[in-house]
Amino acid sequence: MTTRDREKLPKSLGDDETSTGVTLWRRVADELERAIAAGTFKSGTKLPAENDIAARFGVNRHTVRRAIATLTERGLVRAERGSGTYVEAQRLAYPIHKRTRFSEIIAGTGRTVGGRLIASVVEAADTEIAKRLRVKPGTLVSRLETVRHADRIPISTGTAWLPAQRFPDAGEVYAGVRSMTKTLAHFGVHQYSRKRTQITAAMVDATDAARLEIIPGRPILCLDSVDVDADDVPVLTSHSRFVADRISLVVET
Amino acid sequence: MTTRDREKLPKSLGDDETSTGVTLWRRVADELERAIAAGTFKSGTKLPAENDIAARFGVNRHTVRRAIATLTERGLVRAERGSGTYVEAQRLAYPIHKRTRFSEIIAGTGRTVGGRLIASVVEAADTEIAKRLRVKPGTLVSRLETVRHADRIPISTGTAWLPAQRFPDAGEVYAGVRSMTKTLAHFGVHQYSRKRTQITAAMVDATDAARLEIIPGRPILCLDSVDVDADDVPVLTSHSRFVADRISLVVET
DNA sequence: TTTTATTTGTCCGTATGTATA
DNA sequence: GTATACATACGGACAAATAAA
Repeated sequence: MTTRDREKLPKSLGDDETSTGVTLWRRVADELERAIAAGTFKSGTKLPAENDIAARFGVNRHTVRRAIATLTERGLVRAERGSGTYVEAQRLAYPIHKRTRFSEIIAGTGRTVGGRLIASVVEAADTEIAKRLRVKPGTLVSRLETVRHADRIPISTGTAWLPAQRFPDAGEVYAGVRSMTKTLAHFGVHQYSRKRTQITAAMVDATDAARLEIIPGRPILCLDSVDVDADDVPVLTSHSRFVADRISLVVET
Repeated sequence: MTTRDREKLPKSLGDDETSTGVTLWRRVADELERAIAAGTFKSGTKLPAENDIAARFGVNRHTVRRAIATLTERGLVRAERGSGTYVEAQRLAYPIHKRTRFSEIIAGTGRTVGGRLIASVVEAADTEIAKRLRVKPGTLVSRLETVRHADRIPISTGTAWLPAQRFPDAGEVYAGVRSMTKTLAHFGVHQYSRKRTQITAAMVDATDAARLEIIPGRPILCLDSVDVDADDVPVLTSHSRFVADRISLVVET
């Protein structure tokens, strides 16, 4: 650790006044967290070595390890044996409410939204999709396979189904506008809202791992949703898989 | 497969009238799904062997495999090589709303609720917990480590924090009543509601895997929540880890 | 403990209909 | 119209894992 690196960390562990009764390792953890939150250690970069942090704070290396363990638990950092401890990218907060719109959420954080249509087909609805869209099984639906990015980083891949009769060539339209909101607007649906979201977690399969640019076996968040128009008629149902490491869903109630 | 087993499956794959344009494997998948939904094949039991299903429907074994693949994808069944294809237990629907109560949700499905206190300590709140409970960092809080069951099957393990001053000996109380709702009621809080829930997914660690009786590496759903009393004062915050295979979170909006 | 039968998983190939270039 | 690619469906063979004898 260079002198310059050490300078990045605060000079003390908070005076006794404000930290009474707080264990040493927790104070170290708080300082490290504050440094990460303040951008002193940016995401993707390495923390100083445990020994160096220990020396900086005048504590034992084990105290630092205990502190880092809590940060690891909370997903703030990721330790790699023999390499170092890396600051994880902050998880994107993804609110779930009536007006859940991917593009708006990403754009709202100042990130660049990206979307790509992988494939689109018109097929007969199976029982599950038919039930969600409140149509007869076998009714023709457009199925759209997409990947969505924030700042060029894949956030989710998903499958969306729309009734083909009401939304003919939905795939072609989406390919052009690259947004579900705009696709629906193209067909005159300017108002739609989230009816229901079902959330499960699973391990990513090979196909999704490739699309999301993550290694197979990582956890994903699966969101099954139904959106309805102003008359409460289902217009869209989807099965999206989010990279668990990159987002956190937030439900305000 | 006995004759009796074969009798369980429907005699035909649906007449051409209703199945026009639907591929064969999808019709097989729909029939199997219907049989599972109807309780013909109960959760935990084996499906007939692929060859037997094929014979029953008069299709090739590969067609049956294609059908089963979609059921596997959707988590309805789980294939074990050399053994058979098992019907998965239906995921417990866990609704997230203002009045989210574990015991009520489980009891509402006719299951037996179980809870166990693993440990409880009084400690100083770190910055994160202090922020959630809207108290000063270092304020004493009770931390409760619990495991909760439905029909003796572990559903979630979690850590809950309550302000120690307002809820003295919360651990002892919880150990007796085995319910967070009853613990709060014991201190006069008869009305509380969910303010915010943050959902992430991760892989289970060794400690939680043991508590939840699952193999390490399986995905878990992490819920970080804050509950407030009638005056909007935080009374409880928790970090729960749910077995992803056993539940699905449902958000109605 | 060893053997045998059962069952899923993976490969080979063939044929057919459909959409695309 | 022709060629190509793709999904569907069928048939067979064997490997690998499991369960029962």
